[in-house]
Amino acid sequence: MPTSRSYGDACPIARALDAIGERWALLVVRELLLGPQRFSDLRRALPGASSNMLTDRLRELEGRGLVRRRRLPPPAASSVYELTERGRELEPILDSLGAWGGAEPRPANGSLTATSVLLFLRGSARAHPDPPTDTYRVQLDDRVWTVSNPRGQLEIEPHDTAAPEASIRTDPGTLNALLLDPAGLDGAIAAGSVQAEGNLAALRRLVEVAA
Amino acid sequence: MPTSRSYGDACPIARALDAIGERWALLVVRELLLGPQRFSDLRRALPGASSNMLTDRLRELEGRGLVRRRRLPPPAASSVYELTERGRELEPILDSLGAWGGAEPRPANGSLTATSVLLFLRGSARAHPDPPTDTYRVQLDDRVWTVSNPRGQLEIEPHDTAAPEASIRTDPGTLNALLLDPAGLDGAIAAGSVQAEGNLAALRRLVEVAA
DNA sequence: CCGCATCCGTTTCGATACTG
DNA sequence: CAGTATCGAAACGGATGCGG
Repeated sequence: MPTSRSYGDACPIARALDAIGERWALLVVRELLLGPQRFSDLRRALPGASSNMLTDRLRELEGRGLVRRRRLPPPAASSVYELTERGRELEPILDSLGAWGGAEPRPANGSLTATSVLLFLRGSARAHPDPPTDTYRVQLDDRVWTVSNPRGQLEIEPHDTAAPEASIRTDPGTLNALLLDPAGLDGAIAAGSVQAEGNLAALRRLVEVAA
Repeated sequence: MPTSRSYGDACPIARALDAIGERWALLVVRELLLGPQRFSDLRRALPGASSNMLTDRLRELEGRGLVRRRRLPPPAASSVYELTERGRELEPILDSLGAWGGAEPRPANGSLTATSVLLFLRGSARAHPDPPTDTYRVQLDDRVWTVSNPRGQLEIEPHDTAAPEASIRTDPGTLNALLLDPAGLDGAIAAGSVQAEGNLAALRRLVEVAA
């Protein structure tokens, strides 16, 4: 049974670390921030985590009420993991970690993960005075997200969409570079590192939100 | 050699966790937030951490530039550990962890640590429109701090002080209870769980900052 | 293929003992 | 006081297997 060690300290910081301080726990939460994911989605998103590690973390997060496992309706014989309301409250912790960690050195051979870049995109759009309102299909490597703006605030969800205003297909590193330098979009398309379809003007507005 | 495992992920969240995600690392940082501490101070503050664990963490935090080891001038043959500027930037992370962790269940047999209560006191005072301006001597169990207000902002430092306006001696749990219920001060003094000296009106202002 | 469970080598942790 | 040395226990990481 994956009972985690406790610091035995009633300090709220130590209590938080008791709950989410183990290896991989917060990265699992990071992945779930953009919406429910199946076990195999999480495995692809966190290739460094072994399957039993993922099982242990999900069980423990579930036991602590931060993650909920939901069986999908009959057609799909699968289930998804999603954050509970309490789990979503971890977002400020991830925000502060991300703000601090950006100044730490990048690990050797470390590539950006899709979720990380999308969280950056979402955060930038939410800080933008005039965020994009169109619906986009974003494919990074072999995973697909829908970027939309249903309530005046950018949402990114882990599923495909029909009839987006524009679509983009690339890899996380290239998208991250584009967000930092939106002027590179045409060049990246020409070079083939980005495939774009649909309304390119709308797509341009999307990749400019962080600038 | 305590080379920590890396997530191999260039995401800023993962990079932060590479640096301060191991067991005990953030609790060491928490202890140093109130000022430089000697090895033995840290051992007393973190009784659950073994000595070699503490050594490993301090070495690693030092190697990452978050903690600095400083030899004390000749009279004392000792040295202290203190946060670097970069290490102090971890404070928002600890704040968000503390804010979230307060709603987590307290571990069985877990008592509050002195630093945790003092951080709560300091945070409350800094959010207070009219914080105390006197200098206090606060003793919790066998450690002593100076609470002062040199620049319009409450400071808590891990050393003794001469001629404080008021002094209080108790344990972390009792002080925490007092901060949540300042009206209990007189009763606690009468019951002997708190020893107070000096200007009691000033002391009352101090324990009322969180109310 | 999905969602694990089991096995096993390696790393890290934790407790105690010991040294300059 | 400020750490090292040692050693068993626990956690991690990778591989494989197995029932849907």
